[in-house]
Amino acid sequence: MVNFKDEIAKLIAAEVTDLELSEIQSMIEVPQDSKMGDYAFPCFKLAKVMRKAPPLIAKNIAEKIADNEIFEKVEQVNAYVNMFISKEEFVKDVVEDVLEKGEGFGRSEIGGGKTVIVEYSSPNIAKPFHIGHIRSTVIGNSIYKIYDALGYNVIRINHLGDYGTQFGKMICAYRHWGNKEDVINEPIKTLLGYYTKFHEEVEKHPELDDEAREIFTKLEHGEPEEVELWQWFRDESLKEFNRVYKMLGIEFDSYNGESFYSDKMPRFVKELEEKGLLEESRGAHIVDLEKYGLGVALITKSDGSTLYITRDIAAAVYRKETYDFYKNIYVVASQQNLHFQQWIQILELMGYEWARDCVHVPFGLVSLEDGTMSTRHGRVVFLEDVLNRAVEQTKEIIREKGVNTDNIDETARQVGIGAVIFNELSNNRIKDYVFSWSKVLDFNGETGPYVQYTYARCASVLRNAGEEAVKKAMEKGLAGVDAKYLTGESSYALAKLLYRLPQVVAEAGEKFEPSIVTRHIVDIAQSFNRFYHDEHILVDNEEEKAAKLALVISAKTAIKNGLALLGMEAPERM
RNA sequence: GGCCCAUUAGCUCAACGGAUAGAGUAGCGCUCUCCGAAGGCGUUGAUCGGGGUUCGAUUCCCCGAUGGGUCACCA
Repeated sequence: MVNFKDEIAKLIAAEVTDLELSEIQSMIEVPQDSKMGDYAFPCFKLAKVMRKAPPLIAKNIAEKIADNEIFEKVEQVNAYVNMFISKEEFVKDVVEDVLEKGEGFGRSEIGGGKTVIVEYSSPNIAKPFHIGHIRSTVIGNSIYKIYDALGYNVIRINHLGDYGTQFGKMICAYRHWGNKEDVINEPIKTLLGYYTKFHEEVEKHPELDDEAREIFTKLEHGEPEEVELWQWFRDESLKEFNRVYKMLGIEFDSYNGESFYSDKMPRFVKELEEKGLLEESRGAHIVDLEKYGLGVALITKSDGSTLYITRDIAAAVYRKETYDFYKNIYVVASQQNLHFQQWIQILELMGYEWARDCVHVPFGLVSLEDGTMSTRHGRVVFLEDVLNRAVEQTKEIIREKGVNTDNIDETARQVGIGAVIFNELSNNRIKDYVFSWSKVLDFNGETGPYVQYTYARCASVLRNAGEEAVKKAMEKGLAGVDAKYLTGESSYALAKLLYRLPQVVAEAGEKFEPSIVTRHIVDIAQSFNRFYHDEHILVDNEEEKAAKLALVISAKTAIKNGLALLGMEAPERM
């Protein structure tokens, strides 16, 4: 398909020799109001170099490029050159491109098969998977989908929090008050119970702390009994996490968490020392990063054990050596900004040039209406409950509306889960937000169900049209649809949004921002609904019907592909 | 207190340094004997304050305000 921005840049460059092509390209904009054209070129900056009034420059450019066949019209308005693309050609091209690419529409080869690592979700073993965890999980999954669509080879890593003194406490508690059956039946809840029990008991019996520390040391040294228990806790926890991942349709290539790197750290402590970066301070070992404004980073504690910054350094090197990544992306809360700045700086000081290929993708905090989340105070919302309630609510709505679906359970699952995912990916990830039941369960307006509804509506139109008509529309669309039926305002607006989807995906990838895709498919859905309202699709005129159906198929395809990038499914009926 | 981030309509959020700052929601009105009303249409309504850079600032810089995060043995 024609890249209009590039074409326009070339045309203007031929007239404006004072600027580089790339500079002209970046100056071309899409006006907010389509009445001012499909593309616009502001000439203010040229005034200085060309020593002419901006409107005059705009007028000259407009006159020179107006004859080109890609334009229907070129106008000069003040300092702007406003360009209107020939509608028929454009719509025909877009429809043809979407139909031809099908599921591949929106994908590209920008990545050229380079390897990218995305680390996301990374919950702590034996702790509840609550609503706060949805962020890394869902944002990370979408970033994976987006990079995959951009032609990268993506490795998905779940960096489990499966290591640390807490496991000494857990094992200690299990030995004193534990029960195997309970753990198997309800792993997280039971293990968490042990953890809290331990903290209660340690008040009365401080010696438990020593016992726990001793157990952890044994675990670190690979004592079979301790390792076996730890492994069991880990497996049981993972089973429970996998239930949620399955509901969300999320998978990983590796579950190598913190424990995986437990034996890989001495090398780096030694290396830091050899490179003269390590200092002793208050019995601990640190790297002083004051001169970078990053404080000090604690590498080993005064008792010699390591901290997670050391594990992150080890993990980054391991990944470079194992995968030779082009980018190593960490989808982790903004609370850890300093932590990431510190260890990436340390890697640079160690001389690892690829340190700058490690990217922290931060996101804001989730809190509850009655304050921050706190497992101990019972202020916690489980992600699984949110998903289940969303599915239940969807079922009720489906029954209310009496929609005929083949399988209410399946449809409710797609829509309910989708609503939660979509809600999560609607805003810029850096924003903090307060979790609200009424908001996740509100399915009106700019929501996942709205977009899915629009998809189902497309599907419904195609069903009503019948197989023959759809087949004909496909053939017509691929051969070049009769676009004179698609030049109405709403048809053209829809086609323009479809055209932009691939660029939107690329932009979302560059910015690690799935919400850019989310907003765009909302725009597409809105635009389709307007088109649907304005135009009668199933008309008697066969040519017109085929043209309109081809546009419907295109919109349906784009919505499905867009939803897939968010990790959502598209129901044919709902 | 130092550093980082946020602040746009009653509420939740958009806006490559560009033209008249856009949506949704809530409120008020329309709109299903006509391709799905989880829809569409209309209407009211906003850039935290003060400086600066620029032809042009919601956007960049400085000062301040408010909110959040973070700052050595947790992750």
